[in-house]
Amino acid sequence: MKNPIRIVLADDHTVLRAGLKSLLSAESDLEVVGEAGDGIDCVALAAELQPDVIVLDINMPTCGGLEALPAIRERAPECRVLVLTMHDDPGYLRTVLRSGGSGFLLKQSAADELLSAIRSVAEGGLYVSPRHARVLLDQAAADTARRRPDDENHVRYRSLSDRETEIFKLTALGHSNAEMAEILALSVKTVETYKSRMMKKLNLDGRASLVRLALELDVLH
Amino acid sequence: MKNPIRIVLADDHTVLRAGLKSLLSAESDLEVVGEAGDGIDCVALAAELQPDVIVLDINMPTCGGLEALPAIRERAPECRVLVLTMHDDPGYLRTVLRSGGSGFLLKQSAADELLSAIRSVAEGGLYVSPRHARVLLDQAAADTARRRPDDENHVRYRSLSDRETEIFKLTALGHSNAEMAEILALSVKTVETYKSRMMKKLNLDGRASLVRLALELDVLH
DNA sequence: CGCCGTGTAGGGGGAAACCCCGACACTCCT
DNA sequence: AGGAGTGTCGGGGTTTCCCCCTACACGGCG
Repeated sequence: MKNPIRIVLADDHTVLRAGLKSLLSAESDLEVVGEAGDGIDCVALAAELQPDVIVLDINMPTCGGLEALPAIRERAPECRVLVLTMHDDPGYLRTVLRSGGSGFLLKQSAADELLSAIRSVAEGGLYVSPRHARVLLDQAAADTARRRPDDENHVRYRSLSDRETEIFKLTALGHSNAEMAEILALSVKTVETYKSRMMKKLNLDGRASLVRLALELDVLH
Repeated sequence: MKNPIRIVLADDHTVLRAGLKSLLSAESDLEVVGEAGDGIDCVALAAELQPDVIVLDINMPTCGGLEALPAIRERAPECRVLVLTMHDDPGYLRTVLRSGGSGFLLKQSAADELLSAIRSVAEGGLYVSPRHARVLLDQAAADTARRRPDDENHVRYRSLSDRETEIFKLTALGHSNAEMAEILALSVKTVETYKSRMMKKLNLDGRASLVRLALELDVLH
């Protein structure tokens, strides 16, 4: 093939890099053009070689993949980054995608999957590890499920009067009674009345449970 | 290959199906096991054949892909759906992913990309068309860019000590000093100390600004 | 018409938060 | 050896919150 996919491997385990390199080199359309042992080296290599794809480990000493990602995106914008990790923490996935990563793969994945993922991201696609894909899909499903209005708390929340709702939101945002009175041009005492009526209706006990409910109902912002 | 990827094609254009079928059949690991001309037929076929992957067109008469998707997900939960479309409306992408689709590809895409996408989703991954991936990435980039001005706050936040960080989060969640003291097994006075040190470091004035910062930094949950 | 929910406001008292101090131990750095 | 940062606690005073109760006007509803 005239234009192989040029790849940089970044992982602190030399043996692992060697293994990957031999695996990838066996494919005629893939070429490993550089290796890095930590995030710093990886950023430098990316800037110098401008590879098509970087296979990036998250757990590396001195500078991990998550720290290196933004720098890579800045210095090699055309380069797609496929993040490799041992841990299936869904939080990582979110961080990676928000930081401009193009793919997310577990180290437990099959070799075929790695090849498939590399080719996908090289073509510009997004690739997400099966397990995490399922997480995303479940999350999307949960999202729509969470929207169902038959939730007890949600019903109670919607039964609040206009003023009570405003006080609910403002309280959740941490405003003091005095601030709310100022904002709504009311007496502090009036604010207190709304608040206590509202707390009673929602069967809440203290600011903490109020904030938790607000986050649950996603009424902030 | 003993276990080829079993595929159902759903598109109302017979010639297009024929073309795809010959394209896919040329690959030794792919096998087209059924074809459908509209969404209804496709759902029935999916339920009967339980294929590995369905290549699903959005624009079909009587019942389009978007309508068929939920039914397919219900009757063939193990089946991954790769949605094919002529239009690059980003809204479609969102709908597809929320409905449980595993991939999104434009008809303008190269044949190689289709093969790559089919293999990716068959392995359980998510695949997104380059153009749309770029949209997503740009969006993520814009997200991070938008957060640049608040970077000072982020730096300050990370300069907090462990305990101060805990107090920050708990306070943002609405916990009272007494509750925090209880949770962390500390004296209320100690909690007060952390809180006041923390507030001074972050240059905050009152709970409201604290909560706003917490939401901005997205450190809750 | 009277009841109920709502918007508005207040009094009073105890509890909690907040503010400005000081204190001491322990670690790390210079 | 000394200072900076942190983890831990306390006193004392001012402000705010929280709770219970009262009050009145207005609109809808049976």
